[in-house]
Amino acid sequence: MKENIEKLRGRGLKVTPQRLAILEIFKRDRTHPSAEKIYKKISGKYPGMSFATVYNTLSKLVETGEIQELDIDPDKKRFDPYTPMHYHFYCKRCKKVYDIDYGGSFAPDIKKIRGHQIDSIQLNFKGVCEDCIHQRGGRRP
Amino acid sequence: MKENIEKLRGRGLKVTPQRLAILEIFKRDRTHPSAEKIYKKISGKYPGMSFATVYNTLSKLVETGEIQELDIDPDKKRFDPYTPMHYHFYCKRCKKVYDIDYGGSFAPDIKKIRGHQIDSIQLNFKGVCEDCIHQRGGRRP
DNA sequence: TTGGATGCAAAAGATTTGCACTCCC
DNA sequence: GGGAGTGCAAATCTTTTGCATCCAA
Repeated sequence: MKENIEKLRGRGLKVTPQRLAILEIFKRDRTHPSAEKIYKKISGKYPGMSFATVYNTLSKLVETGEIQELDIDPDKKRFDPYTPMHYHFYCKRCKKVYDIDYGGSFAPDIKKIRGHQIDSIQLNFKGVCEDCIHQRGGRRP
Repeated sequence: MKENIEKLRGRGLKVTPQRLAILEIFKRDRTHPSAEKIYKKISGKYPGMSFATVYNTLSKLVETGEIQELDIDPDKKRFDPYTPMHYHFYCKRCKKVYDIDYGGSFAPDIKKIRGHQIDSIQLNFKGVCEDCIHQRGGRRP
């Protein structure tokens, strides 16, 4: 709790119960949830949370670098609160996003390419995840 | 022309004027166009092309591997007919997508990670492109 | 001939916006 | 007190779908 308050203050954002609830979700949820999933999780326990606030807060958190927006799910935006360098695997069948730890196999510290200023890098793998391959119930999103 | 006909036949797809028009666009357009941009370009010269057909054809071309769907523009899907291994840079300001040639700096030939079957890999860089940095009219999408 | 393609318009999703109200600092 | 944040609903934008018609093989 205190931790989340500090995160917001540190980013220059006002502390509100809605924002704390969203950060709390991220602390437990490593599934790279979409805005809708976050909204549903919260509105279950915390009535009086609107879509607008979820989107609003998420974009503030992305802007300030507290979380990252992933471009990996072709259907919707996914969000990741885990900021150390790592990659992602997206299962086309169950739509789960897995973290892939950074193995140091390429140079992610590039700051410029051909005159373009680089702010972020995403390495995305797509395919079928182990659970889905073995049909262990990983098939449903 | 003949080239495009062969591409479709080779993929087991029926040859229609609409599909040829779309392939023709890709032959000239290296801007990684979205479905809407393709639709607009064609409906200018070729009235009687519907959105449905554009989406339909694009998904067939993606399914068969003739083109690639990029997850790099947070707003919409972009398509790339250039299939050799390469990466992409997305300018947050002008929304252009640039090809970045593959320099062999990491191993893109992985077929499996932790039991997950890998079908495709995308390495995406995001930031501000050279034109936008120097405000050479690259700012408008 | 015949199943795949197309066109149209409506529908479905995801995300954004306008605006009045609220409450954090 | 003031401005950022919130809630609600409507709007926007992208993509999908249903279905009748059409046409390439």
